Amino acid sequence: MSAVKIIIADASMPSAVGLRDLLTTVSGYVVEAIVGNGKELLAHMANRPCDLVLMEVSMPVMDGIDTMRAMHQLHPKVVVLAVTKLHAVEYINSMLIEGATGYFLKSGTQDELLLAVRAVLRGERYLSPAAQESVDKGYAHTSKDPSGPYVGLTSREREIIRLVALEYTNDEIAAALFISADTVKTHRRSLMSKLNVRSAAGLVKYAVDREWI
Amino acid sequence: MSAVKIIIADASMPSAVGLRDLLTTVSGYVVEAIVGNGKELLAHMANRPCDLVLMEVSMPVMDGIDTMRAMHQLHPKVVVLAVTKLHAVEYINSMLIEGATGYFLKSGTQDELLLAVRAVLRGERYLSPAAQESVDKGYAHTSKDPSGPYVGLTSREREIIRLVALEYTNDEIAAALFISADTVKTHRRSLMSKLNVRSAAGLVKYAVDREWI
DNA sequence: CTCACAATACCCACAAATGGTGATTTTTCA
DNA sequence: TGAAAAATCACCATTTGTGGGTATTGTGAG
Repeated sequence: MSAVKIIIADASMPSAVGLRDLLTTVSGYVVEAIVGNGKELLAHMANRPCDLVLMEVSMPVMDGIDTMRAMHQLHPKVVVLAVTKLHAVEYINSMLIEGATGYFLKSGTQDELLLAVRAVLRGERYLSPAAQESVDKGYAHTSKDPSGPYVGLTSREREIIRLVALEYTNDEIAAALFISADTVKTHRRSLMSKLNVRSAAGLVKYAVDREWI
Repeated sequence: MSAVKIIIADASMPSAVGLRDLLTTVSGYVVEAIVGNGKELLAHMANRPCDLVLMEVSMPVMDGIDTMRAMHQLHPKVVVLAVTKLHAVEYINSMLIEGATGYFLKSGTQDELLLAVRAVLRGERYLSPAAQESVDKGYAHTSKDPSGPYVGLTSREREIIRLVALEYTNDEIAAALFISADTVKTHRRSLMSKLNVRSAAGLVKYAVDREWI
């Protein structure tokens, strides 16, 4: 049987190199390419198919969540293992709902990574222990259903949350986008509601994690 | 002449592995250990000396900036190359002021990393192109003097900024720390002044980058 | 034994964000 | 084309944060 073709999507060079080296110590795996963001990944996959993608959630230009959603449409059969430092429930849920098979935390060991890779290649769901814990806790405390539909943000909401994270006031955002300050407030309210946060601090963290700033 | 002894301080396993593998392809370098945070680094160095440390700025428990300051006291001769994704001026300046010799951005190439390592081992300052740009811009726009003294935060201020990032209101922070809400406001003001930010959003980003949340 | 600084607290005024409700227009897509 | 979703705006009231100044106490470094 032929080797498993793998693509690594991670903007951090040392991290991508590390993942590649770990995989190439195992026979049967071939790392076909390393890409720096979701756009590059989709461009590469357009003509060169692969079996598995190790995908960092936090990437510039096009992050893991958006990429996952696009992948699910374009390449439904490609297995994806999320490999990231982000441990909050919302990202785990988002990735799984969008179609990732596993979620590996970069704080884990080398052996764990290989376990995770083997599991997802068998089609099994894999979650790092800390990720699993995070999901359980999140479920109990916030009553967010991990199997529920992913609540996406609209493009306007993304513009707004980005400017909030850049320390703009509502008036400044309104001026920048040529809309009323009241409209900005409305957007902020639906953002806070969708992301289930209490204040701007929550919005800022979300935007930072997604590399929208 | 003997091999250069290197320690890698990075909580991200793939990243640490990647750095180790890149260095071990070059003869004359020996990676003595990989540690996950500043505390572990100092503990390791207490009895086992080394020549060079590759240090991620963003680490749990004890981050790169605090670690750098301690290193400067305890092991003044050990050369440190910061290796991180953080590209904002404040972190570059902080690390350099605290004694780092170089600052390498993880978006750089493998060749650049080796260049950086060779440069700092010669005792030369190295800055990734994007980091240099960030310093120049920061200097021009904010009139922050990169050669000025590093303004540290007090322990109380660190508690406060952490709770701000955790979406606590001033009243909640006051209740949690058993102090007056007015005192919290005073602390926030000096925080914003020291970190040169306009709103809570700036505080949140700082706390997140330093892994204080 | 000072002197600087950290931590505490209060005053006032104003700016900004949050929360609720309702509504209109435009866009998108089935 | 018709319903749903997105984007827009306007009120309201209330809470929260920002910005200025001032002052006291304790503590640690020189």
